[in-house]
Amino acid sequence: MNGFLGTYQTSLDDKGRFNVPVKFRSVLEKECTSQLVMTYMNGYLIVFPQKEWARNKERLQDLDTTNNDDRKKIRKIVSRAVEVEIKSGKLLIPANQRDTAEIDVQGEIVLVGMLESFEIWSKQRWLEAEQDED
Amino acid sequence: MNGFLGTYQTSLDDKGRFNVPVKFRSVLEKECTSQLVMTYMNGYLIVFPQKEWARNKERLQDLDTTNNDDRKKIRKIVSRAVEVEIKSGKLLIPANQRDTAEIDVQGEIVLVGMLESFEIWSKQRWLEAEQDED
DNA sequence: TACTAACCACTTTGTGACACTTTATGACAG
DNA sequence: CTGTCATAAAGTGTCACAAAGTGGTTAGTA
Repeated sequence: MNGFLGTYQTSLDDKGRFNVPVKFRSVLEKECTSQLVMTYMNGYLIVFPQKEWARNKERLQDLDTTNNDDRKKIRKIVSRAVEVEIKSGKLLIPANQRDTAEIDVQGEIVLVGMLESFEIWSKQRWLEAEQDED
Repeated sequence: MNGFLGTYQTSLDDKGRFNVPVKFRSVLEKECTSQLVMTYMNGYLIVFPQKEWARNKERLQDLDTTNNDDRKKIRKIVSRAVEVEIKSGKLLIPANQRDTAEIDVQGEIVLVGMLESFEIWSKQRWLEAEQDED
């Protein structure tokens, strides 16, 4: 109802998965999706529920694919996106995504609620970003 | 449902083929096509599923074939296009196409999802293009 | 009791090697 | 010239192994 709220710290298992906090899961259950899209941006990962991603996608599809600049815009978002799904309460961060976001297998991560989506930060980058705030 | 997403790195075998990622293959299966059209543009190859190519084709057919500039546009796309097909889960990049895109047999390539189509880049050109972004 | 973390066995997907089939090329006998 | 044959080149399919992803059990923790 209120979307994704709060900050959670957790760690990845030996395959690069983490347990999705119950509060996040229940947001998704309300929207009846376990299908998500994960994409990279500015140093962290963003996870969209299907519906929220669809809104994004429509905007991209209105662009002109024969225009080079428009293609670049599409490529920037889409090339970094992956479909992911919560399975057994866990979410796998695919190897590609881990690499671009500098998250290690079995590493520490921070989950950040952003209402209609949530973010995944490597703990280190999160701490750095927090410092820069002040 | 979401079309072609993500970036994949792979390499060509000694005959110039690569394994199409399952995620891409399942997009095609949903559209019930293994028939594709591959063409060259701005340094990389674009692969269209049959249906998406048809849309392109219509746009080209609306052009004026008695006008020299329009003919050039048509020629640019069509003369470089080839029908290709996924066989045993692999896609062969014909010798012509490899040459124009500067991809070697047994070379490294990058596959880039673009929703309704996907691109094939030589690894080198991809890295160059990525750098130019920033 | 409900959640988490760690472990392990299993399944799916990707990789590289190799052998086979088909198509193209060129030489030469009729 | 024309057909055929040997050879080379291009294209196709399969398999075994490695890597990635999945699911379930257990024990610890709050």
